[in-house]
Amino acid sequence: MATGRTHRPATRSRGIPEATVARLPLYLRALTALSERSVPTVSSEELAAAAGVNSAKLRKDFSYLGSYGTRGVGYDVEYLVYQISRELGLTQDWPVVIVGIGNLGAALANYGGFASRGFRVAALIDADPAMAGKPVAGIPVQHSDDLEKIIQGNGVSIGVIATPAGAAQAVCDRLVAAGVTSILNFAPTVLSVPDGVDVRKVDLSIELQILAFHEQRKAGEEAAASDGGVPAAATRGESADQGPDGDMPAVMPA
Amino acid sequence: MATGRTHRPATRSRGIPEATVARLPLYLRALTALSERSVPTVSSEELAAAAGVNSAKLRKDFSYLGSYGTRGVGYDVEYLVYQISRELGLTQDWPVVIVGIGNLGAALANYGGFASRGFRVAALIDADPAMAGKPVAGIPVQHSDDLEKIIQGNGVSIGVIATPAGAAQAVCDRLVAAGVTSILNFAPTVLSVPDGVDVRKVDLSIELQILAFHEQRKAGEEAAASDGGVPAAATRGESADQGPDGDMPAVMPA
DNA sequence: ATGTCTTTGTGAACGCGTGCACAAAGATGG
DNA sequence: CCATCTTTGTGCACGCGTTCACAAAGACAT
Repeated sequence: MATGRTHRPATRSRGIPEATVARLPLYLRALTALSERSVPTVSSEELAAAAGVNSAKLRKDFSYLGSYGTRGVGYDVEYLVYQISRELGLTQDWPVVIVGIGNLGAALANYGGFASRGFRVAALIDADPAMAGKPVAGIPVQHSDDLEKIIQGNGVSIGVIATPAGAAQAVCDRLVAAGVTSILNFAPTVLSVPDGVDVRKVDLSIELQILAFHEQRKAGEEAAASDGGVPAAATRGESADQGPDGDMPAVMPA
Repeated sequence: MATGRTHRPATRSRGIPEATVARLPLYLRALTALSERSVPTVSSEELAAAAGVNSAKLRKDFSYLGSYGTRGVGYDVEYLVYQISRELGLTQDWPVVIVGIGNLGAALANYGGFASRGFRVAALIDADPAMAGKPVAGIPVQHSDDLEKIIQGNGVSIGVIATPAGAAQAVCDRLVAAGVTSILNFAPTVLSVPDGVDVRKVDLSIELQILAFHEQRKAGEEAAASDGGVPAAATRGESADQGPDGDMPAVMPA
């Protein structure tokens, strides 16, 4: 900490805009990188550039947390890392279960980054009896019969669903009944949950389709600009008549 | 197609709000499910419920595409599937390359859903020479030396980055230089790209951190409601002093 | 101490997205 | 052909998020 700290403790955690919350992890990552390079302070301009956002937005975001900057100087990196971590709840550790240990589930389990920010893989759960006991990422897979026991025994409140779409809602219901109140869903389904339960969704298929939309638009505009009207770029079109929705375990839906 | 079609072809693809574009894949999935069950028509109310959105929002979304409904009846499922597919550019097939065949890259490659909506894995690329030639999901991994050749030879315009964070920007630069104009980034980094290139980001760590924030807020409110003020739920806190940012290949950043 | 220079914190304007509520359109039955 | 009933398409208002632009705060030099 380079300079004096007038900063107020700022317990006004309430009322932080959702959009701001979604950016805090971004700032935190950039700040962590600076911290590792032992950079003592950073200006909103620099940090915003590192996080890929507008500097005014960043300052406004931070203003919701409290007044943690020093005018004329910038923000104290270590102090800000601590404040954001605290705000995000990363100063405690969160036991997480992953349900559905297919390709994606295994990839998630193997992902070392879990441990690095207050998250800990408490258990891996799969419905396949053949998987039971088999270690993935050093953790033995447990059968889904024991799901409730596992959740409650470990005080798990965050669950990750990496099952096929068809199983997702049932798994979700069991997780919620067992006490899970936050779910990260990789299955291509809309989960319905009671009030008070948060669901976030990661859906590769949707992301790709959004990219395809813009890609098509680019191609169309390019074609319209150069010659006639019919899109011409990146074609290899066969119109892909796919079979029924494969109800896949992994990232991508339909 | 049950009833008469007054619908206009609606080539006004321009000016579809981004939020709407992001929901189109959701509608498409719900419609595909209906189509497989041979449901001929669906009302905005039903479809909205299936997609987990407000019916007014859905109708407004569709209104950007054109007038594809029939008052008093609803929407023709098959016709709408076609229109949305076309709007999203899914009537042509998009060759995609995946760069970085670690746990996640392999999971993505194995994901059958790729083929099911106009996307085709054209190549798998990894920097590790030991991986070269090794088949993953039936596709031989190619070395990143040949990246440019592969991109150009297959007319690839969409690239998926599943490399460690440290390699992501370099890979990105090469992809863009080779002609890729849409990137789906799984690496925990902010990619900088020239204008005209779209980047979408999937970041497990951020999703988890957002969940943790809300989880903490719930716990805090609960505690405040019952007794004193200090949060008490779901604790197992050890404050997780993690090592340096592991620069992991997979989904999760820091 | 005083002035200058940097950088924060925020008031205000703007634009996008959402949801209500209803008129218009069309189907359906008599 | 008319009345009724269902469901779409959308005008409108509201709220959230973003961005600009600037005054206030503080560091630093003299």
